[in-house]
Amino acid sequence: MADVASAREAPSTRLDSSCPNCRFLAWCSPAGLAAPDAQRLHNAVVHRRSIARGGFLCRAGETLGSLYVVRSGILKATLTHENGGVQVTGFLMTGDVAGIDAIASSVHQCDLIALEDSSVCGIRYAEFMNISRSAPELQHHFHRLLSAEIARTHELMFLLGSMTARQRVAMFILMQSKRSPVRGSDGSRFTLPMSRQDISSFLGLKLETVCRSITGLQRSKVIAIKRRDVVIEDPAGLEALIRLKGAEKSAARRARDRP
Amino acid sequence: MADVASAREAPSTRLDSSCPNCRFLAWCSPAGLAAPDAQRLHNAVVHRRSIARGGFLCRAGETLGSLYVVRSGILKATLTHENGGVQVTGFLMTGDVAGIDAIASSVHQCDLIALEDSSVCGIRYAEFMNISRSAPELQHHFHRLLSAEIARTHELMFLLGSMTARQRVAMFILMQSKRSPVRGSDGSRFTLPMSRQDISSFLGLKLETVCRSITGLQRSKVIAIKRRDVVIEDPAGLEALIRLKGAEKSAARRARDRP
DNA sequence: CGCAGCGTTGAGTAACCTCAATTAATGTGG
DNA sequence: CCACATTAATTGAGGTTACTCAACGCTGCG
Repeated sequence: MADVASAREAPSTRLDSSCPNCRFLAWCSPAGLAAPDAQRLHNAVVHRRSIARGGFLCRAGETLGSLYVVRSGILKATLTHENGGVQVTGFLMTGDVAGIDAIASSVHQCDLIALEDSSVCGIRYAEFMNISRSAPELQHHFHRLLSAEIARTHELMFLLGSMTARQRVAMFILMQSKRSPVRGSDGSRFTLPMSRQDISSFLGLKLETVCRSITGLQRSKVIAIKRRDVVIEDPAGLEALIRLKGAEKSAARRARDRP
Repeated sequence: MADVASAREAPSTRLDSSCPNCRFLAWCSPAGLAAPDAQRLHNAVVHRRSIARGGFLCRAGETLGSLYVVRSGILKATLTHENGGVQVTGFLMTGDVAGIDAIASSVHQCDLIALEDSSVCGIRYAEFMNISRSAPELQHHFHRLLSAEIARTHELMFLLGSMTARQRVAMFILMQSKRSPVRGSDGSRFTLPMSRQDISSFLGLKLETVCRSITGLQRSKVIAIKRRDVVIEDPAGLEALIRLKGAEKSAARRARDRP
């Protein structure tokens, strides 16, 4: 297939085509995985797909066949509800695994949409289960993966439940700065790959509120943003903002307003 | 997690030891689990604990030893953050499993606090892993459990991110009515085991806002609450409220205010 | 150039929060 | 058992945040 050929040339570092050596797939070949299992794992990779910007990796309602590992690019996961409301539940970047929320019902819950040209590996869930049975390390690794996603969503629940708009945006920028590929001398400079609309949906805010929060953060001199290019100018200040509680925040504002 | 409670079918094999026949532990002895594995599973249950109201089942920071299954009573899971903020991330009822967010880091993330006198089974995670390796059904069941929790938190993210206070409370009451033990002729009458404070924390609101939302729902004749005793008087109306989008809600309100 | 999409800014409003007071339930010691 | 203190729940008034609706600027593209 064509996408197999493209997979051979994809990674930037020198790699042969096999899964077990793939840097991006370290999650599914943890240290200690025996060679035969590694080979079986490699064989369970049933497709390597490229998704053009705006394209769907999968749609909610499809039956779960494979889990997907992002090799390059970025995707958003969106959840659509009975009333038609849509929310972005996460952004998937290199090394992230998509589709794990589908295991419970065997049906994908989320649409997965590429925000830029992306490529993924698909791994058949059923085969993966068989392999992990004889590879305890792999099994545990998978459990940790699922558990980490739970912990992550708990963090997000806190964010959505008890942070102001500005704090949410500050948190988001900090999260992205830690996950984004470094672009420049230090990690403080990076590019947001998603629109304001996507950010607002993810943070449970309106588009305009995200904008206003961003300009607020700029006026506070903790970041500088032009369109989607971000520079974190005061990392400590940014984190301080996030940790501030509501009461402290009001106090700070009052102190500022009355010099 | 909801499907755990509904997965209460009796195991196929009948053993005299208590675990495999335990109604509340159907999640860990799914149909098809071979007798020897069921026995090993039974042996992996290392403790059965009773927790008095207000007591801790475990505290955040403890290393993960066991997963816990609630046998009776109800507990809340709370997450404490760097800035000292605390949020209720869930309420655990009969059949629910606690501690699964600890697998990623091997450290419990949540405090688990009994809201009423409760009892749980603890199952050693390490042993559970060994057993599930030879019992594919059990393994898959566990994955479904983890995945269901992810799907549940995604739902909650939507709730926190895009519902009004009144909708959140309506949603919460509906959730509880589905999960609560029936108390009376139909499922429309039940008791909330948690305080308004806990509800507000869970829903990302303030205590007073929860109260006002509740009285609002009473005035709309969809429910009747006295303290913690709830009657759902108009289930369809309640669900309709939840599905209503912001714009529709405003329109409905305007129509109501201008007769 | 003119259009289209994304991002930003402004004015007014609705939703929710804060502070404060009141009432209802629960517990406690005499 | 009752008076008292304590906690939980409710209600009210006023302030703050974030939303709605709307206009405008920037960037890229045919």
